[in-house]
Amino acid sequence: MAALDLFSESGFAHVSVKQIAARAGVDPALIYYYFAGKEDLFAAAVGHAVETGYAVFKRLAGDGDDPVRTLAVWLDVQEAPGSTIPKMARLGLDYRRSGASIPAVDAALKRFYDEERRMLMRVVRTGLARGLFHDVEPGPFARFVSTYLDGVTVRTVVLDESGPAAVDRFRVEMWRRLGLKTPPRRKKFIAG
Amino acid sequence: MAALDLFSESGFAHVSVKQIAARAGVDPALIYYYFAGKEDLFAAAVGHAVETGYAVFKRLAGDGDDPVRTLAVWLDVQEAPGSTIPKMARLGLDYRRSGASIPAVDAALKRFYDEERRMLMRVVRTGLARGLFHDVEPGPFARFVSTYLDGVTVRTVVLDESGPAAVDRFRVEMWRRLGLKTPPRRKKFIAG
Amino acid sequence: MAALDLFSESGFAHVSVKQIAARAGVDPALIYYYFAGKEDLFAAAVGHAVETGYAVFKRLAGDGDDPVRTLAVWLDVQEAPGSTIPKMARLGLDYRRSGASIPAVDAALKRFYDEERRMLMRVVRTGLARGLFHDVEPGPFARFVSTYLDGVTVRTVVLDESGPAAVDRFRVEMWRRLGLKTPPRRKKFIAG
Amino acid sequence: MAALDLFSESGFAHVSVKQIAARAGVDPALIYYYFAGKEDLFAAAVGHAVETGYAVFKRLAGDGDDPVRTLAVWLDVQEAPGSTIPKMARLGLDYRRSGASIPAVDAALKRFYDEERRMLMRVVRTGLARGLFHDVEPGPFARFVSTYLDGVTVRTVVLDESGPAAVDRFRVEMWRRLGLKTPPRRKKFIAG
DNA sequence: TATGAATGAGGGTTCATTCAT
DNA sequence: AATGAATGAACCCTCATTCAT
Repeated sequence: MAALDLFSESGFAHVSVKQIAARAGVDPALIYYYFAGKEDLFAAAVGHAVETGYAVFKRLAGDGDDPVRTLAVWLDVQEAPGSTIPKMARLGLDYRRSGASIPAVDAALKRFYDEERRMLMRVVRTGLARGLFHDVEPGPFARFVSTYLDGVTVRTVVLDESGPAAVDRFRVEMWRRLGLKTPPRRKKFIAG
Repeated sequence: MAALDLFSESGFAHVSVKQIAARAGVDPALIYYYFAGKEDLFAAAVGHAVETGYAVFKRLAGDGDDPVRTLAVWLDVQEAPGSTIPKMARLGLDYRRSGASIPAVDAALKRFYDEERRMLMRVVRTGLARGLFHDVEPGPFARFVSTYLDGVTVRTVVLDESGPAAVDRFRVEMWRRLGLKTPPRRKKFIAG
Repeated sequence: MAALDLFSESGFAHVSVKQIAARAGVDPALIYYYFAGKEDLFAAAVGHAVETGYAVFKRLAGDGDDPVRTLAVWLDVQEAPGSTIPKMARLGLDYRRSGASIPAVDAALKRFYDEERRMLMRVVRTGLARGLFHDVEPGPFARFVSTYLDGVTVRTVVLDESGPAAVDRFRVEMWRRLGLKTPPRRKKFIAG
Repeated sequence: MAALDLFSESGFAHVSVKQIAARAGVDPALIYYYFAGKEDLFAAAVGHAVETGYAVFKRLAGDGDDPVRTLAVWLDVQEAPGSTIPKMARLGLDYRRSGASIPAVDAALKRFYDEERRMLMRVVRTGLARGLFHDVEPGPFARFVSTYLDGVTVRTVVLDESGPAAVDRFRVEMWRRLGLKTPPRRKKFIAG
């Protein structure tokens, strides 16, 4: 559903059902045929984003034998234009404000962050096992990366800093943190 | 003004003028006696938060001879209950979504982040000059801290992670980054 | 649309959308389903009045072979109860005050007055060609009639003078002006 | 009071007490010290306009021995910039719409129109007595002039026709109606 | 499956008016 | 005589939602 685009662009409260319907090319009333209400639609959109995130995680899990590349791809995803994944934080931030808490959304957000941390920890453990990384604890590192990426998202939105530039700065930071040489910027990305 | 509380709690669009008036114990119409409109009120609230940030910056500048303590205090401010400073990110993030851009707010947010970075760079330079820090570049470090703190704010809101815990994790991270031993948690803080 | 009634009775600013909706027996919000806003509704009402005027003009144009009767009918229209045509002036007068100028309304009013003048001039020319009228210049006469009718409308409203009486006085005036004998009052009228 | 200016410029409902106070350079609350309310203020403003009209009538009555000049001056007054007299129609028209009828204003408006008609009739009678006018009945003529001038006011406002031009056209009309040669345009006027 | 019509609730804002000072 | 502060009512408008078709 294209509702996700609008939600992630403008947040929950700032988007009207009419706008979503217009972008989807249907009548607003039709949305109520498929969804119980705006909250349900929002939950579906967030759920879709989370599923997308899962898909990426799984693909990255297949790269398990190359932890450095896995991390690189994950960062690339952050800056992929139109990527819905880094927008999770925004969605959640905005949604959390509206006062009313939607259980389905709460669960989806928590699951997303959990899964992200799990993936990052797995990556670090693999790297350590192979002697690729030094001096890194999986748990703190995962939390560090995850939180920092949310900060990057905020900065991108609030200050209109170009996302890629912020991500690039972070890449250097992270690589050093892992005891690696800074790698060249990757071109490949996976759209969300 | 107590409007800041509500705005930072719930964002710009989620808060009605009526709610703000109710919390302030006055009639909604009275707000229009003091402010030109909701946007003006919002700008005033953001401006107030920025001024508060300035006051802290200046106090911290007085601690210039102890850069480690300055950083510690700055982190403490982040977790001070009711502190307006970490709310900047939320205010800005939500506001940026609403579509309508308020010049006064744009300027205030930019100024706040600029000033924060300047303070952090000054701290690092002082520490380097005295041989306290090692292997740190002021610019990247400032950006790193500033961005990460925004991420902490997001996590606090979205996942209801306790803010102090997140800040504590970050403190360890940062101290190590500066080549320091992790210090004990400080109790003192400066309320916003 | 019954909005025209209220607008012409009470002007633009004096009528609330809620009142119009109440008279129409619908919810105020429904009005915003059909019209973009109060101004749009007003423009539609004025436009409708103008179209009604056009219809009358055309019917009168069919009477082209009897200029005296055409004029008589035109005057009758002025006093027809509920007639929207003489309300044009009032609508315009009130609207012009509100400060905000609505292009669609501006155009409609101008068009109405232009069309009225054109019709009056045609009538006079026909009458002159057939030797029915004497000593009359089409242009000045048209302007004279048109302006005077606006004055009649004002008087009707301000002084509660009965419209018909004022129109009757004017009929005498006009007939003499055309070099004709004063005719008996006509009964037939065309409702607006 | 300068309130009259605003009222006659923009009507009763379109002018706020705050605006009037601002133009007068005082606090809105002070108005309620001198007047019982907005309606009272409006009544006072209309009353002032009527008094001004009286003053002009009396001055014109002094010219009783020159009826042609009296009429010329009366027309000049209509086009005098800032003259309050031709604004009577507008004031009354707008006010009459507001639904609530203010007795003091009703009386003032009626008195104004009565007095105007009386003056016009006196002029015509004098002219007839001296053999200056021909074929004119005082009553109908007075009503004719008075009504037409209201129409001129409407046209000026609605169509932005220049008031002077409309008055000039009417002057020709009226002079001819009186059996006179059209006189040159007079320069002198009496400010309201 | 799809939509046009309809509505109740609430939001931001203005304004005439009052009152303490 | 003059004003700053305060308010209740009303206004225009939006929006999520429902229902008949």
